[in-house]
Amino acid sequence: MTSLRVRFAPSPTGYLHVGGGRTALFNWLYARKHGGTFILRIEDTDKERSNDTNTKSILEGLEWLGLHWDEGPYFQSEGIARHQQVARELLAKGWAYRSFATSEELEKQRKEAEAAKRPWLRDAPSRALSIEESDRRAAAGEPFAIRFKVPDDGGGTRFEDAVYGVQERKHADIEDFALLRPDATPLYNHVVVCDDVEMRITFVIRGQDHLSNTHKQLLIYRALGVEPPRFAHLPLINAPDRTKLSKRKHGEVVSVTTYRDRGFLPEAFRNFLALLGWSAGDDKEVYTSEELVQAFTLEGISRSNAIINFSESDPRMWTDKKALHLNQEHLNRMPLEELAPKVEPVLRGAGLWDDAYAAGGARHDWFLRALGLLRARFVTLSDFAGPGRAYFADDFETDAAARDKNLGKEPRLKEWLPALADRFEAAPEFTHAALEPLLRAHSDELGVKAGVLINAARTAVTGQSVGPSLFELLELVGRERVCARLRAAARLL
RNA sequence: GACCCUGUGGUGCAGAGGCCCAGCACGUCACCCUUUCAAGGUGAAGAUCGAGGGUUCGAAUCCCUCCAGGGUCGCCA
Repeated sequence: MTSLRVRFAPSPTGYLHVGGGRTALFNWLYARKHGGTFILRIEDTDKERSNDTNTKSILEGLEWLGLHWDEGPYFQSEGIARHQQVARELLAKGWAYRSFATSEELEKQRKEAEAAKRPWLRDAPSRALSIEESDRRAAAGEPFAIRFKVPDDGGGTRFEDAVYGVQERKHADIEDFALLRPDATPLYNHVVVCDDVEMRITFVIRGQDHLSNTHKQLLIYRALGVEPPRFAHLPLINAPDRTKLSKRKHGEVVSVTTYRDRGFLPEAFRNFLALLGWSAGDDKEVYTSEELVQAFTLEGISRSNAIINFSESDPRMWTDKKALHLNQEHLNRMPLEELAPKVEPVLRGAGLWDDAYAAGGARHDWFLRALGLLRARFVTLSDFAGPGRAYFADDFETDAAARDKNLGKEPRLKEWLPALADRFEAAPEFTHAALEPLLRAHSDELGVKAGVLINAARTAVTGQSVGPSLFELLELVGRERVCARLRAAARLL
Protein backbone atom coordinates (compact mmCIF):
# COMPACT_ATOMS: atom_id res chain seq x y z
CA MET A 1 0.00 0.00 0.00
CA THR A 2 1.78 3.10 -1.22
CA SER A 3 0.49 6.50 -0.35
CA LEU A 4 -0.86 8.87 -2.93
CA ARG A 5 1.81 10.89 -4.71
CA VAL A 6 1.23 13.42 -7.46
CA ARG A 7 3.54 15.85 -9.14
CA PHE A 8 3.61 19.03 -11.15
CA ALA A 9 6.43 18.92 -13.68
CA PRO A 10 6.83 22.12 -15.65
CA SER A 11 9.68 22.69 -18.02
CA PRO A 12 11.46 25.97 -17.44
CA THR A 13 11.28 27.09 -21.03
CA GLY A 14 9.04 29.95 -19.98
CA TYR A 15 7.34 31.51 -16.97
CA LEU A 16 4.38 29.78 -15.34
CA HIS A 17 1.38 30.26 -17.58
CA VAL A 18 -2.28 29.87 -16.68
CA GLY A 19 -2.52 26.36 -18.12
CA GLY A 20 0.43 25.27 -16.03
CA GLY A 21 -1.03 27.03 -13.03
CA ARG A 22 -4.24 25.10 -13.42
CA THR A 23 -2.44 21.79 -13.82
CA ALA A 24 -0.51 22.56 -10.64
CA LEU A 25 -3.73 23.54 -8.89
CA PHE A 26 -5.52 20.34 -9.81
CA ASN A 27 -2.60 18.24 -8.62
CA TRP A 28 -2.47 20.23 -5.42
CA LEU A 29 -6.21 19.98 -4.85
CA TYR A 30 -6.14 16.27 -5.43
CA ALA A 31 -3.27 15.78 -3.02
CA ARG A 32 -4.84 18.00 -0.37
CA LYS A 33 -8.18 16.32 -0.65
CA HIS A 34 -6.76 12.83 -0.27
CA GLY A 35 -3.92 13.51 2.09
CA GLY A 36 -1.35 12.81 -0.59
CA THR A 37 2.06 14.25 -1.36
CA PHE A 38 2.44 17.01 -3.92
CA ILE A 39 5.82 16.99 -5.60
CA LEU A 40 7.43 19.65 -7.75
CA ARG A 41 9.82 18.56 -10.44
CA ILE A 42 11.50 20.86 -12.90
CA GLU A 43 11.90 19.21 -16.29
CA ASP A 44 15.06 20.91 -17.40
CA THR A 45 16.53 18.23 -19.63
CA ASP A 46 16.52 20.53 -22.60
CA LYS A 47 19.48 22.67 -21.66
CA GLU A 48 19.07 24.81 -24.74
CA ARG A 49 15.72 26.11 -23.73
CA SER A 50 15.75 25.93 -19.95
CA ASN A 51 17.10 28.61 -17.72
CA ASP A 52 17.19 29.70 -14.10
CA THR A 53 15.16 32.81 -14.63
CA ASN A 54 12.26 30.72 -15.85
CA THR A 55 12.66 28.26 -13.02
CA LYS A 56 12.59 31.14 -10.58
CA SER A 57 9.51 32.62 -12.11
CA ILE A 58 7.72 29.27 -12.02
CA LEU A 59 8.49 28.88 -8.32
CA GLU A 60 7.34 32.44 -7.76
CA GLY A 61 4.10 31.81 -9.56
CA LEU A 62 3.39 28.69 -7.55
CA GLU A 63 4.23 30.39 -4.31
CA TRP A 64 1.95 33.26 -5.09
CA LEU A 65 -0.84 30.86 -5.99
CA GLY A 66 -0.30 29.26 -2.61
CA LEU A 67 0.35 25.85 -4.10
CA HIS A 68 2.97 24.65 -1.68
CA TRP A 69 4.81 21.51 -2.62
CA ASP A 70 5.66 18.84 -0.11
CA GLU A 71 8.78 17.62 -1.91
CA GLY A 72 11.20 19.17 -4.31
CA PRO A 73 11.84 21.01 -6.40
CA TYR A 74 13.67 18.12 -7.97
CA PHE A 75 15.59 18.85 -11.11
CA GLN A 76 15.30 16.35 -13.84
CA SER A 77 18.76 17.10 -15.12
CA GLU A 78 20.21 15.71 -11.91
CA GLY A 79 19.06 12.25 -12.86
CA ILE A 80 20.66 11.98 -16.25
CA ALA A 81 23.03 9.20 -15.26
CA ARG A 82 20.06 7.19 -14.04
CA HIS A 83 18.10 7.89 -17.22
CA GLN A 84 21.02 6.68 -19.30
CA GLN A 85 21.42 3.61 -17.17
CA VAL A 86 17.76 2.68 -17.62
CA ALA A 87 18.00 3.21 -21.36
CA ARG A 88 21.01 0.89 -21.51
CA GLU A 89 19.09 -1.73 -19.58
CA LEU A 90 16.23 -1.46 -22.00
CA LEU A 91 18.73 -1.90 -24.82
CA ALA A 92 20.34 -4.88 -23.15
CA LYS A 93 17.00 -6.54 -22.59
CA GLY A 94 15.97 -6.10 -26.19
CA TRP A 95 13.27 -3.51 -25.55
CA ALA A 96 15.21 -0.93 -27.46
CA TYR A 97 17.70 -0.77 -30.30
CA ARG A 98 20.49 1.42 -31.50
CA SER A 99 19.31 3.72 -34.24
CA PHE A 100 22.25 4.54 -36.47
CA ALA A 101 20.30 6.62 -38.93
CA THR A 102 21.66 10.12 -39.20
CA SER A 103 19.34 13.09 -39.19
CA GLU A 104 19.53 13.15 -42.95
CA GLU A 105 18.72 9.48 -43.22
CA LEU A 106 15.81 9.86 -40.88
CA GLU A 107 14.49 12.71 -42.90
CA LYS A 108 14.79 10.59 -46.01
CA GLN A 109 12.96 7.71 -44.34
CA ARG A 110 10.17 10.01 -43.32
CA LYS A 111 9.88 11.51 -46.76
CA GLU A 112 9.68 8.07 -48.30
CA ALA A 113 7.01 7.04 -45.83
CA GLU A 114 5.07 10.16 -46.61
CA ALA A 115 5.36 9.58 -50.34
CA ALA A 116 4.02 6.09 -49.81
CA LYS A 117 1.21 7.60 -47.72
CA ARG A 118 2.37 5.68 -44.67
CA PRO A 119 3.38 7.19 -41.39
CA TRP A 120 7.03 6.81 -40.43
CA LEU A 121 7.18 4.24 -37.68
CA ARG A 122 10.61 2.70 -37.34
CA ASP A 123 14.22 3.10 -38.31
CA ALA A 124 13.80 -0.22 -40.06
CA PRO A 125 17.42 -0.78 -41.17
CA SER A 126 18.76 -0.23 -37.67
CA ARG A 127 16.00 -2.21 -36.05
CA ALA A 128 16.80 -5.15 -38.29
CA LEU A 129 20.46 -5.20 -37.31
CA SER A 130 21.71 -8.23 -35.41
CA ILE A 131 22.97 -7.62 -31.91
CA GLU A 132 26.50 -8.46 -32.99
CA GLU A 133 26.39 -6.05 -35.88
CA SER A 134 24.89 -3.34 -33.70
CA ASP A 135 27.56 -3.88 -31.04
CA ARG A 136 30.28 -3.86 -33.66
CA ARG A 137 29.21 -0.55 -35.17
CA ALA A 138 28.80 0.99 -31.75
CA ALA A 139 32.27 -0.21 -30.76
CA ALA A 140 33.61 1.29 -33.94
CA GLY A 141 32.45 4.65 -32.70
CA GLU A 142 29.51 5.15 -34.97
CA PRO A 143 27.00 7.52 -33.37
CA PHE A 144 23.52 6.22 -32.54
CA ALA A 145 20.37 7.13 -30.75
CA ILE A 146 18.53 4.58 -28.66
CA ARG A 147 14.98 3.95 -29.75
CA PHE A 148 12.25 2.01 -28.09
CA LYS A 149 11.39 -1.10 -30.03
CA VAL A 150 7.62 -0.91 -30.22
CA PRO A 151 6.36 -4.51 -30.41
CA ASP A 152 5.39 -5.78 -33.80
CA ASP A 153 2.89 -8.17 -32.36
CA GLY A 154 -0.44 -6.71 -33.41
CA GLY A 155 -1.13 -5.78 -29.81
CA GLY A 156 -1.65 -2.42 -28.26
CA THR A 157 -1.66 -0.33 -25.14
CA ARG A 158 -4.65 0.50 -23.03
CA PHE A 159 -5.36 2.53 -19.96
CA GLU A 160 -8.29 4.12 -18.31
CA ASP A 161 -7.92 7.85 -18.07
CA ALA A 162 -9.75 9.35 -15.12
CA VAL A 163 -11.07 12.11 -17.35
CA TYR A 164 -11.14 10.79 -20.90
CA GLY A 165 -12.08 7.23 -20.16
CA VAL A 166 -10.62 4.12 -21.77
CA GLN A 167 -7.82 4.88 -24.19
CA GLU A 168 -6.50 2.33 -26.60
CA ARG A 169 -3.84 2.48 -29.23
CA LYS A 170 -2.44 -0.18 -31.46
CA HIS A 171 1.30 -0.80 -31.42
CA ALA A 172 1.15 -0.37 -35.19
CA ASP A 173 0.17 3.27 -34.61
CA ILE A 174 3.06 4.06 -32.33
CA GLU A 175 6.41 5.02 -33.75
CA ASP A 176 9.74 3.90 -32.36
CA PHE A 177 10.41 6.96 -30.26
CA ALA A 178 13.89 7.85 -29.15
CA LEU A 179 15.03 7.37 -25.57
CA LEU A 180 18.52 8.79 -25.85
CA ARG A 181 20.11 11.12 -28.36
CA PRO A 182 23.43 10.21 -29.97
CA ASP A 183 25.14 12.36 -27.35
CA ALA A 184 23.37 10.20 -24.74
CA THR A 185 21.15 12.94 -23.42
CA PRO A 186 17.71 11.53 -22.59
CA LEU A 187 14.44 12.50 -24.19
CA TYR A 188 11.16 13.46 -22.66
CA ASN A 189 9.04 10.32 -22.77
CA HIS A 190 11.81 8.25 -21.32
CA VAL A 191 12.73 10.72 -18.65
CA VAL A 192 9.20 11.22 -17.40
CA VAL A 193 8.76 7.54 -16.86
CA CYS A 194 12.13 7.14 -15.15
CA ASP A 195 11.40 10.00 -12.81
CA ASP A 196 7.82 9.11 -12.10
CA VAL A 197 9.01 5.63 -11.20
CA GLU A 198 11.87 6.99 -9.14
CA MET A 199 9.53 9.33 -7.25
CA ARG A 200 6.89 6.64 -6.84
CA ILE A 201 4.23 8.81 -8.46
CA THR A 202 0.85 7.13 -8.18
CA PHE A 203 -1.29 9.53 -10.16
CA VAL A 204 -0.24 11.62 -13.12
CA ILE A 205 -2.44 14.66 -13.63
CA ARG A 206 -1.33 16.72 -16.60
CA GLY A 207 -2.46 18.47 -19.75
CA GLN A 208 -4.33 16.71 -22.52
CA ASP A 209 -1.46 17.40 -24.88
CA HIS A 210 0.14 14.36 -23.29
CA LEU A 211 -2.76 12.03 -23.85
CA SER A 212 -1.26 10.27 -26.85
CA ASN A 213 2.21 10.29 -25.34
CA THR A 214 0.85 8.21 -22.51
CA HIS A 215 0.80 5.13 -24.71
CA LYS A 216 4.52 5.43 -25.32
CA GLN A 217 5.15 5.84 -21.66
CA LEU A 218 3.02 2.82 -20.91
CA LEU A 219 5.26 0.82 -23.20
CA ILE A 220 8.27 1.83 -21.13
CA TYR A 221 6.52 0.94 -17.88
CA ARG A 222 5.80 -2.47 -19.30
CA ALA A 223 9.37 -2.95 -20.44
CA LEU A 224 10.58 -1.94 -17.02
CA GLY A 225 8.17 -4.28 -15.35
CA VAL A 226 6.76 -1.47 -13.28
CA GLU A 227 3.10 -0.93 -12.52
CA PRO A 228 2.15 2.35 -14.17
CA PRO A 229 0.45 5.12 -12.21
CA ARG A 230 -3.10 6.17 -12.92
CA PHE A 231 -3.59 9.03 -15.35
CA ALA A 232 -5.90 12.01 -15.56
CA HIS A 233 -5.57 14.37 -18.49
CA LEU A 234 -6.88 17.88 -18.34
CA PRO A 235 -8.57 19.75 -21.17
CA LEU A 236 -6.50 22.57 -22.58
CA ILE A 237 -7.04 26.27 -22.09
CA ASN A 238 -7.11 28.25 -25.31
CA ALA A 239 -7.13 31.89 -26.28
CA PRO A 240 -10.27 33.63 -27.57
CA ASP A 241 -9.15 32.84 -31.11
CA ARG A 242 -9.18 29.18 -30.06
CA THR A 243 -5.48 28.79 -30.50
CA LYS A 244 -3.03 27.75 -27.86
CA LEU A 245 -2.12 30.45 -25.36
CA SER A 246 1.30 31.87 -26.03
CA LYS A 247 3.14 34.84 -24.71
CA ARG A 248 4.27 35.82 -28.15
CA LYS A 249 0.78 35.94 -29.49
CA HIS A 250 -1.29 36.81 -26.47
CA GLY A 251 1.00 38.73 -24.18
CA GLU A 252 1.01 38.99 -20.43
CA VAL A 253 -2.46 37.59 -19.76
CA VAL A 254 -1.04 34.12 -20.01
CA SER A 255 1.47 34.60 -17.21
CA VAL A 256 0.42 33.80 -13.66
CA THR A 257 2.60 36.50 -12.16
CA THR A 258 0.72 39.11 -14.16
CA TYR A 259 -2.31 38.39 -12.01
CA ARG A 260 -0.27 38.84 -8.89
CA ASP A 261 1.13 42.12 -10.16
CA ARG A 262 -2.29 43.36 -11.19
CA GLY A 263 -3.74 42.87 -7.74
CA PHE A 264 -5.44 39.52 -7.89
CA LEU A 265 -6.12 37.56 -4.74
CA PRO A 266 -4.55 34.11 -5.01
CA GLU A 267 -7.69 32.44 -3.69
CA ALA A 268 -9.77 34.19 -6.31
CA PHE A 269 -7.45 33.22 -9.09
CA ARG A 270 -7.42 29.64 -7.88
CA ASN A 271 -11.19 29.76 -7.88
CA PHE A 272 -11.20 31.00 -11.46
CA LEU A 273 -8.65 28.45 -12.62
CA ALA A 274 -10.59 25.64 -10.98
CA LEU A 275 -13.72 26.58 -12.86
CA LEU A 276 -11.89 26.41 -16.16
CA GLY A 277 -12.64 22.82 -16.97
CA TRP A 278 -14.07 21.67 -13.70
CA SER A 279 -17.34 21.89 -11.86
CA ALA A 280 -18.83 20.19 -8.85
CA GLY A 281 -21.88 19.41 -10.90
CA ASP A 282 -23.96 22.23 -9.51
CA ASP A 283 -24.14 25.95 -10.08
CA LYS A 284 -21.90 27.04 -7.26
CA GLU A 285 -19.17 29.39 -8.41
CA VAL A 286 -17.58 31.20 -5.54
CA TYR A 287 -15.45 28.85 -3.50
CA THR A 288 -13.21 29.44 -0.55
CA SER A 289 -10.05 27.40 -0.73
CA GLU A 290 -11.33 24.94 1.84
CA GLU A 291 -14.54 24.47 -0.10
CA LEU A 292 -12.55 23.90 -3.24
CA VAL A 293 -10.48 21.16 -1.67
CA GLN A 294 -13.64 19.61 -0.31
CA ALA A 295 -15.60 19.75 -3.53
CA PHE A 296 -12.85 18.80 -5.95
CA THR A 297 -13.15 15.52 -7.79
CA LEU A 298 -11.55 14.20 -10.96
CA GLU A 299 -15.01 13.18 -12.15
CA GLY A 300 -16.00 16.82 -12.33
CA ILE A 301 -13.36 17.61 -14.93
CA SER A 302 -14.76 18.18 -18.39
CA ARG A 303 -13.26 16.93 -21.61
CA SER A 304 -13.65 19.90 -23.82
CA ASN A 305 -11.07 22.64 -24.06
CA ALA A 306 -11.87 25.91 -22.36
CA ILE A 307 -11.32 29.41 -23.60
CA ILE A 308 -10.03 32.19 -21.44
CA ASN A 309 -11.62 35.37 -22.65
CA PHE A 310 -9.75 38.64 -22.90
CA SER A 311 -9.29 41.58 -25.17
CA GLU A 312 -6.06 43.33 -26.01
CA SER A 313 -7.89 46.50 -26.98
CA ASP A 314 -10.17 46.93 -23.97
CA PRO A 315 -8.21 47.62 -20.78
CA ARG A 316 -11.20 46.75 -18.66
CA MET A 317 -11.11 43.32 -20.20
CA TRP A 318 -7.42 42.69 -19.99
CA THR A 319 -8.31 39.27 -18.67
CA ASP A 320 -11.44 37.17 -18.41
CA LYS A 321 -14.34 39.09 -16.89
CA LYS A 322 -15.21 36.04 -14.91
CA ALA A 323 -11.80 36.13 -13.28
CA LEU A 324 -12.24 39.79 -12.48
CA HIS A 325 -15.71 39.17 -11.11
CA LEU A 326 -14.52 36.33 -8.94
CA ASN A 327 -11.76 38.51 -7.60
CA GLN A 328 -14.27 41.16 -6.70
CA GLU A 329 -16.39 38.57 -4.92
CA HIS A 330 -13.46 37.32 -2.90
CA LEU A 331 -12.34 40.85 -2.20
CA ASN A 332 -15.75 41.66 -0.79
CA ARG A 333 -16.38 38.48 1.14
CA MET A 334 -13.04 38.30 2.84
CA PRO A 335 -12.88 39.38 6.48
CA LEU A 336 -11.33 42.85 6.66
CA GLU A 337 -8.64 41.68 9.04
CA GLU A 338 -7.54 39.25 6.35
CA LEU A 339 -7.76 41.77 3.60
CA ALA A 340 -5.65 44.37 5.39
CA PRO A 341 -2.31 42.52 5.10
CA LYS A 342 -2.99 41.95 1.42
CA VAL A 343 -3.56 45.61 0.74
CA GLU A 344 -0.47 46.62 2.70
CA PRO A 345 2.11 45.63 0.07
CA VAL A 346 0.10 47.37 -2.61
CA LEU A 347 0.04 50.60 -0.63
CA ARG A 348 3.70 50.20 0.23
CA GLY A 349 4.51 49.83 -3.43
CA ALA A 350 2.75 53.09 -4.15
CA GLY A 351 4.36 54.84 -1.20
CA LEU A 352 1.02 55.13 0.55
CA TRP A 353 1.59 52.90 3.52
CA ASP A 354 1.60 54.22 7.05
CA ASP A 355 2.73 51.95 9.85
CA ALA A 356 -0.11 53.28 11.96
CA TYR A 357 -2.43 51.22 9.72
CA ALA A 358 -0.89 47.95 10.85
CA ALA A 359 -2.67 45.70 13.31
CA GLY A 360 -2.35 47.26 16.74
CA GLY A 361 -1.55 50.60 15.16
CA ALA A 362 -3.31 53.84 16.01
CA ARG A 363 -5.11 54.05 12.70
CA HIS A 364 -5.81 50.35 12.27
CA ASP A 365 -9.55 50.65 12.83
CA TRP A 366 -9.71 53.57 10.48
CA PHE A 367 -7.81 51.57 7.89
CA LEU A 368 -10.24 48.68 8.14
CA ARG A 369 -13.17 51.04 7.77
CA ALA A 370 -11.59 52.53 4.68
CA LEU A 371 -11.10 49.11 3.13
CA GLY A 372 -14.64 48.14 3.96
CA LEU A 373 -16.06 51.23 2.34
CA LEU A 374 -13.86 51.17 -0.70
CA ARG A 375 -13.90 47.53 -1.66
CA ALA A 376 -17.53 47.41 -2.74
CA ARG A 377 -16.58 49.15 -5.94
CA PHE A 378 -13.12 47.70 -6.35
CA VAL A 379 -12.13 44.73 -8.39
CA THR A 380 -8.44 44.22 -7.64
CA LEU A 381 -6.03 45.07 -4.88
CA SER A 382 -4.36 47.58 -7.15
CA ASP A 383 -7.49 49.71 -7.04
CA PHE A 384 -6.68 50.72 -3.49
CA ALA A 385 -3.62 52.51 -4.74
CA GLY A 386 -5.26 53.75 -7.93
CA PRO A 387 -8.79 55.10 -7.58
CA GLY A 388 -8.39 54.75 -3.82
CA ARG A 389 -5.29 56.92 -3.56
CA ALA A 390 -7.06 59.99 -2.18
CA TYR A 391 -8.01 58.06 0.93
CA PHE A 392 -4.40 57.46 1.81
CA ALA A 393 -2.58 60.51 0.49
CA ASP A 394 -3.09 64.16 -0.39
CA ASP A 395 -1.22 64.04 -3.68
CA PHE A 396 -3.90 62.40 -5.74
CA GLU A 397 -4.89 63.26 -9.26
CA THR A 398 -8.36 64.35 -10.21
CA ASP A 399 -9.88 62.29 -12.96
CA ALA A 400 -10.44 64.54 -15.97
CA ALA A 401 -13.85 63.18 -16.82
CA ALA A 402 -14.93 63.49 -13.21
CA ARG A 403 -13.76 67.10 -13.07
CA ASP A 404 -15.63 68.00 -16.25
CA LYS A 405 -18.77 66.33 -15.12
CA ASN A 406 -18.94 67.37 -11.50
CA LEU A 407 -16.88 70.52 -11.17
CA GLY A 408 -16.71 72.02 -14.62
CA LYS A 409 -20.34 72.63 -15.34
CA GLU A 410 -21.26 74.94 -12.48
CA PRO A 411 -19.04 78.02 -12.11
CA ARG A 412 -20.67 79.06 -8.87
CA LEU A 413 -19.09 76.05 -7.18
CA LYS A 414 -16.12 78.38 -6.80
CA GLU A 415 -18.05 80.03 -3.98
CA TRP A 416 -20.24 77.15 -2.91
CA LEU A 417 -17.43 74.76 -2.10
CA PRO A 418 -15.51 77.06 0.28
CA ALA A 419 -18.82 77.98 1.91
CA LEU A 420 -19.51 74.30 2.39
CA ALA A 421 -16.09 73.92 3.88
CA ASP A 422 -16.91 76.68 6.34
CA ARG A 423 -20.00 74.84 7.43
CA PHE A 424 -18.13 71.60 7.82
CA GLU A 425 -15.46 73.43 9.74
CA ALA A 426 -18.06 74.57 12.21
CA ALA A 427 -19.86 71.24 12.54
CA PRO A 428 -20.04 70.05 16.12
CA GLU A 429 -19.11 66.55 15.03
CA PHE A 430 -17.75 65.17 11.81
CA THR A 431 -19.89 62.11 11.24
CA HIS A 432 -21.93 61.11 8.24
CA ALA A 433 -25.12 61.51 10.26
CA ALA A 434 -24.21 65.08 11.11
CA LEU A 435 -22.79 66.01 7.74
CA GLU A 436 -25.72 65.07 5.56
CA PRO A 437 -28.23 67.58 7.02
CA LEU A 438 -25.56 70.23 6.87
CA LEU A 439 -24.97 69.76 3.18
CA ARG A 440 -28.64 69.52 2.39
CA ALA A 441 -29.39 72.67 4.28
CA HIS A 442 -26.61 74.37 2.41
CA SER A 443 -27.97 73.34 -0.97
CA ASP A 444 -31.47 74.37 0.03
CA GLU A 445 -30.25 77.81 0.91
CA LEU A 446 -28.45 78.05 -2.39
CA GLY A 447 -31.45 76.74 -4.22
CA VAL A 448 -29.58 73.94 -5.97
CA LYS A 449 -30.13 70.24 -5.95
CA ALA A 450 -28.16 68.47 -3.30
CA GLY A 451 -26.74 66.20 -5.99
CA VAL A 452 -24.75 69.04 -7.48
CA LEU A 453 -22.93 69.67 -4.22
CA ILE A 454 -22.66 66.03 -3.41
CA ASN A 455 -21.03 65.13 -6.69
CA ALA A 456 -18.80 68.16 -6.67
CA ALA A 457 -17.68 67.33 -3.16
CA ARG A 458 -16.99 63.73 -4.09
CA THR A 459 -14.76 64.76 -6.93
CA ALA A 460 -13.07 67.51 -4.92
CA VAL A 461 -12.31 65.18 -2.04
CA THR A 462 -11.48 61.94 -3.86
CA GLY A 463 -10.71 62.94 -7.43
CA GLN A 464 -13.26 60.43 -8.65
CA SER A 465 -16.77 60.55 -10.00
CA VAL A 466 -17.70 57.26 -8.42
CA GLY A 467 -17.08 55.95 -4.97
CA PRO A 468 -18.73 55.23 -1.66
CA SER A 469 -21.61 57.16 -0.23
CA LEU A 470 -20.38 60.73 0.10
CA PHE A 471 -21.11 61.31 3.76
CA GLU A 472 -19.44 58.15 4.88
CA LEU A 473 -16.48 58.98 2.76
CA LEU A 474 -16.25 62.47 4.23
CA GLU A 475 -16.28 61.09 7.73
CA LEU A 476 -13.55 58.69 6.76
CA VAL A 477 -11.29 61.22 5.13
CA GLY A 478 -11.72 63.55 8.07
CA ARG A 479 -12.59 67.18 8.63
CA GLU A 480 -9.24 68.74 8.04
CA ARG A 481 -8.55 67.05 4.72
CA VAL A 482 -12.09 67.42 3.48
CA CYS A 483 -12.18 71.16 4.10
CA ALA A 484 -8.76 71.69 2.61
CA ARG A 485 -9.69 69.77 -0.51
CA LEU A 486 -12.99 71.57 -0.97
CA ARG A 487 -11.16 74.90 -0.87
CA ALA A 488 -8.35 73.68 -3.08
CA ALA A 489 -10.79 72.48 -5.68
CA ALA A 490 -12.55 75.84 -5.67
CA ARG A 491 -9.28 77.65 -6.22
CA LEU A 492 -8.66 75.65 -9.35
CA LEU A 493 -12.02 76.48 -10.87
C1' G B 1 -2.02 12.39 -44.03
C1' A B 2 -2.33 8.73 -39.63
C1' C B 3 -4.02 8.10 -34.68
C1' C B 4 -6.73 10.29 -30.62
C1' C B 5 -10.03 13.93 -28.12
C1' U B 6 -13.96 17.48 -28.15
C1' G B 7 -18.53 20.18 -30.07
C1' U B 8 -25.04 23.19 -24.97
C1' G B 9 -26.57 31.21 -25.87
C1' G B 10 -20.50 35.73 -26.82
C1' U B 11 -17.59 33.20 -22.53
C1' G B 12 -17.26 29.61 -18.31
C1' C B 13 -20.17 25.71 -16.58
C1' A B 14 -25.23 22.50 -15.10
C1' G B 15 -27.68 18.72 -17.60
C1' A B 16 -25.73 11.50 -17.33
C1' G B 17 -33.69 9.06 -22.04
C1' G B 18 -39.17 11.84 -19.83
C1' C B 19 -38.78 16.72 -14.14
C1' C B 20 -35.68 20.86 -20.31
C1' C B 21 -40.33 24.58 -25.58
C1' A B 22 -32.79 23.59 -21.73
C1' G B 23 -30.63 25.84 -15.84
C1' C B 24 -26.63 29.00 -13.32
C1' A B 25 -22.80 32.66 -13.58
C1' C B 26 -20.02 36.40 -16.32
C1' G B 27 -20.93 39.76 -20.11
C1' U B 28 -24.87 42.78 -22.77
C1' C B 29 -29.41 45.77 -22.47
C1' A B 30 -33.49 48.02 -19.74
C1' C B 31 -35.75 49.64 -15.47
C1' C B 32 -35.67 50.72 -10.04
C1' C B 33 -33.07 52.80 -5.89
C1' U B 34 -30.06 56.76 -5.07
C1' U B 35 -25.79 61.62 -4.02
C1' U B 36 -22.39 59.04 -7.99
C1' C B 37 -21.24 54.28 -9.81
C1' A B 38 -17.54 49.99 -12.92
C1' A B 39 -22.18 49.32 -6.16
C1' G B 40 -27.11 47.18 -4.91
C1' G B 41 -32.19 45.44 -6.56
C1' U B 42 -35.51 43.78 -10.52
C1' G B 43 -36.18 42.21 -15.33
C1' A B 44 -35.12 41.31 -20.63
C1' A B 45 -32.69 39.73 -24.93
C1' G B 46 -29.60 35.78 -26.38
C1' A B 47 -29.08 28.28 -27.77
C1' U B 48 -33.53 24.97 -33.73
C1' C B 49 -28.16 21.59 -27.44
C1' G B 50 -22.22 21.55 -34.51
C1' A B 51 -25.19 19.22 -39.03
C1' G B 52 -27.84 15.13 -41.05
C1' G B 53 -29.69 10.46 -40.33
C1' G B 54 -31.30 6.65 -37.00
C1' U B 55 -32.90 3.84 -32.12
C1' U B 56 -37.16 4.93 -28.84
C1' C B 57 -43.87 6.11 -27.03
C1' G B 58 -40.09 9.90 -25.80
C1' A B 59 -33.04 12.30 -26.97
C1' A B 60 -29.01 17.76 -25.46
C1' U B 61 -28.52 12.86 -23.29
C1' C B 62 -27.79 6.19 -26.97
C1' C B 63 -25.93 4.67 -32.32
C1' C B 64 -24.05 6.03 -37.36
C1' U B 65 -22.21 9.51 -40.98
C1' C B 66 -20.46 14.17 -41.96
C1' C B 67 -18.55 18.95 -40.58
C1' A B 68 -15.73 22.08 -37.36
C1' G B 69 -12.07 22.79 -33.60
C1' G B 70 -8.05 20.81 -30.66
C1' G B 71 -4.00 17.31 -29.49
C1' U B 72 -0.04 13.78 -30.82
C1' C B 73 2.87 11.87 -34.69
C1' G B 74 10.84 15.57 -33.11
C1' C B 75 17.61 13.06 -31.96
C1' C B 76 11.20 19.57 -27.98
C1' A B 77 8.94 19.22 -23.35
